[in-house]
Amino acid sequence: MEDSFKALDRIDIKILRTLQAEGRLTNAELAQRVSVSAATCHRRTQRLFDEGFITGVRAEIAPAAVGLSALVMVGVVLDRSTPESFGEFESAVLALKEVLDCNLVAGDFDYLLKIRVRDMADFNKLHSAKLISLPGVRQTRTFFVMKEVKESGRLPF
Amino acid sequence: MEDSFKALDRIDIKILRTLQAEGRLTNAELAQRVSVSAATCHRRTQRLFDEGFITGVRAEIAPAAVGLSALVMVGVVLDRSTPESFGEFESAVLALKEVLDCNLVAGDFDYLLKIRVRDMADFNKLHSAKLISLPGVRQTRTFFVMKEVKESGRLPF
DNA sequence: GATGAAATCCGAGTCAC
DNA sequence: GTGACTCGGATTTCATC
Repeated sequence: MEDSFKALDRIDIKILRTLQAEGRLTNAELAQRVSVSAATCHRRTQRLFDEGFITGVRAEIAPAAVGLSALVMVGVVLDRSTPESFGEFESAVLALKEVLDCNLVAGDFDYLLKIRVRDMADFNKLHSAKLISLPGVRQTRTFFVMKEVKESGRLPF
Repeated sequence: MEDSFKALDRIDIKILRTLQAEGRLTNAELAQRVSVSAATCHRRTQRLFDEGFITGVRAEIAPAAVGLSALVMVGVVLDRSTPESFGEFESAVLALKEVLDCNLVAGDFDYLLKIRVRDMADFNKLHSAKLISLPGVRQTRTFFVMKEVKESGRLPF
């Protein structure tokens, strides 16, 4: 999946921006906002979904409401830098539901993880029981989040 | 706002989980999935929005589709650790649309930023023109993301 | 090849119970 | 909490450019 996307015109962009902000808008309302007929808006939106420009629509849940008040970022360094080593680690991480994001990075770490748990005690359990025993992990560095300053969930376009 | 949320029963949780996965479901469909009548489902869902359990619903856009293929994580260290210093930095960061997330952390950095731009050239421009001149910044450390292994957008509950 | 108007069908939202 | 009712939106069809 590259920039192998067909060009989007001004109306498509407007639809994307609007649905990114309010994903549950009715088609009728959306059509008004972007100044096209409901039929056209419906067809356009359908296409944006079908062709993968919109990958999903999700409700954002207040973390504290479901007992996940703690956010932790973790830097991970692996033992070896072989494709097999990376592959094993990634597979194992995908199975950990507490890990929201996992990115392979260039820099002082091999991976950066974003993790949500109930509290610090919960994180310590996760860390000692799961994280440090993930395949190939040499070292981890933990960054407890003390304040979530910004979490936009929106792409800047 | 803490865990000062009223208790959610099994049906509320089901609604949250379902809408987190498919935010654009019709109320009728949602009602079937959680096995209640449409009227009940409607009232429940309304309440989950009104009381802040659901903070929003957003369409997820494929980054490459809107020319934002590069993801970069940046660790930031400030000059001084005073409340004023933190405050100024945070205000300035909130105004940068390229910064998707910003978290105050405990550890080797003061802040961790998540940034989306078109490409590395774009990041270098942003870095030299904006990031290093944010108020109070002593040092930054850049982690280019080479592979997005996981980006769930969903809370593990 | 895309559009908008109209036509049909189904869900949203509200009621009484 | 459910069932029913009314209104408006979703979705398709079709003529048009």
